[in-house]
Amino acid sequence: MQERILVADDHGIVRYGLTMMIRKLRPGAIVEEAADYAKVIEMAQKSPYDLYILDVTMPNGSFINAYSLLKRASPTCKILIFSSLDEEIYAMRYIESGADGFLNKLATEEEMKTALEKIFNNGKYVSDAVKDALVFYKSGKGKSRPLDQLSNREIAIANMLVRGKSLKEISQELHLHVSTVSTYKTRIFEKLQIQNIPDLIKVMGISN
Amino acid sequence: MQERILVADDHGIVRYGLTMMIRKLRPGAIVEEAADYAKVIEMAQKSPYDLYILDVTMPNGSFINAYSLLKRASPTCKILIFSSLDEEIYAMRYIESGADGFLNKLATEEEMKTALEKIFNNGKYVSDAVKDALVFYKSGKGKSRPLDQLSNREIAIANMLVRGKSLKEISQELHLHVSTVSTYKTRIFEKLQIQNIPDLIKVMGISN
DNA sequence: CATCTTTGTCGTAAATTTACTACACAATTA
DNA sequence: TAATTGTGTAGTAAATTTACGACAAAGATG
Repeated sequence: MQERILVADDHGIVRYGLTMMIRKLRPGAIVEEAADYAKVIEMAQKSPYDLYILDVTMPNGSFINAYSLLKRASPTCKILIFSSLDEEIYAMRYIESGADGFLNKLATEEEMKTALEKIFNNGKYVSDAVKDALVFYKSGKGKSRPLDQLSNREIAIANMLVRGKSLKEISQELHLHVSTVSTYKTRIFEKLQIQNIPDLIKVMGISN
Repeated sequence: MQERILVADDHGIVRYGLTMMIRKLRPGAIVEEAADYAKVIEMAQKSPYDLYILDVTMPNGSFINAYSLLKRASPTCKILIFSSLDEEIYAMRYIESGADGFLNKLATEEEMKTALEKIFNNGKYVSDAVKDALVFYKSGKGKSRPLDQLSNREIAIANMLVRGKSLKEISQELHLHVSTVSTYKTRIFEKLQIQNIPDLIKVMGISN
């Protein structure tokens, strides 16, 4: 029985390159492509794959949502997340959510090879860069990844700040004193070790 | 004499896919790779290429800067910009700055083929999506794309603002009065019809 | 359980940013 | 060419944001 692999990314060239690379690395495997989550789910349900290589930031769906559906369609399937650099901070979060590996887009063919071997051997793969980032954060303050350091209230406020709300607006929406909100902002900046809103946007990403 | 093509992008897989694709589309061409601007310049100066396919958002340099150096190294060389979706708004600016084509990363092999033909035929290539965006903006207010509305000074300040600089810092770096910088900020916001820094980041994109 | 830390909250004073207004020059246009 | 619009620059007063210091309640820790 041949290996079945699905490559998903919204950028045509990335799919193209990935497909080429996988065909070379796993001769004989059936490699197919999808450009968004909806398509991935659809194809998986028609007939499941052994490995999904997914870009997390694809349209029409989310990893969390796709994950359970994929595992339901085939409990033994493997999932390798293929991300861009800036998402590395979330690597462990994805692994904890069930992904079997995390590779960033700067990765070489070598790394891909290692990742695939590890994964098909039932192991989990994360690149050294990600491990380093992890160690770095662990060695820092208390907790690991940036956002985990914030309390719920702080996250709520960080979100509003990233959306461009002023202290005043936030204080009104939350029925707090402006100075209270200011204190939150200060603490958020302290914890994340940043000094302005653009920095905050970088660490939190803009969702909307 | 063989065609010499340099593919530059910081993402390994993108380079990989691009290289594969180009080899297929231009059999016999020499295709080489670079991962940042510095490398592009270095390679170009060692021995120039006929075509550069560049990701604009690469580290260690900028398109504007690279452009003149590349053209100096070889006045007849062609430059195709290969961008991610969000940068499409700037497509025409790049073309005006001397690029010969603009293709986004969702492009198919077909489009790449068309683009290459057009460019090697001394034409300029922009995808339909970009043209549409152009028409859209032209039909709107007065001028076309958002940033065109700003004067040079305003652009300079907008750039500093998206990098998180405060009015005070900007005023110091530029030897202006804080109030002057404030006025610029107000005008920028007015012209772009936005009300806060996150909005500005959205319309300008984060380059660094 | 006693203590240390984190979290949610505010006040006040100081610093920064905004809102307007203003004005000289250039460039554009009627 | 006169009139209008765009650009670079400030001043002042009002509004907002920051810095700091406080403090109680909740959690964590030895």
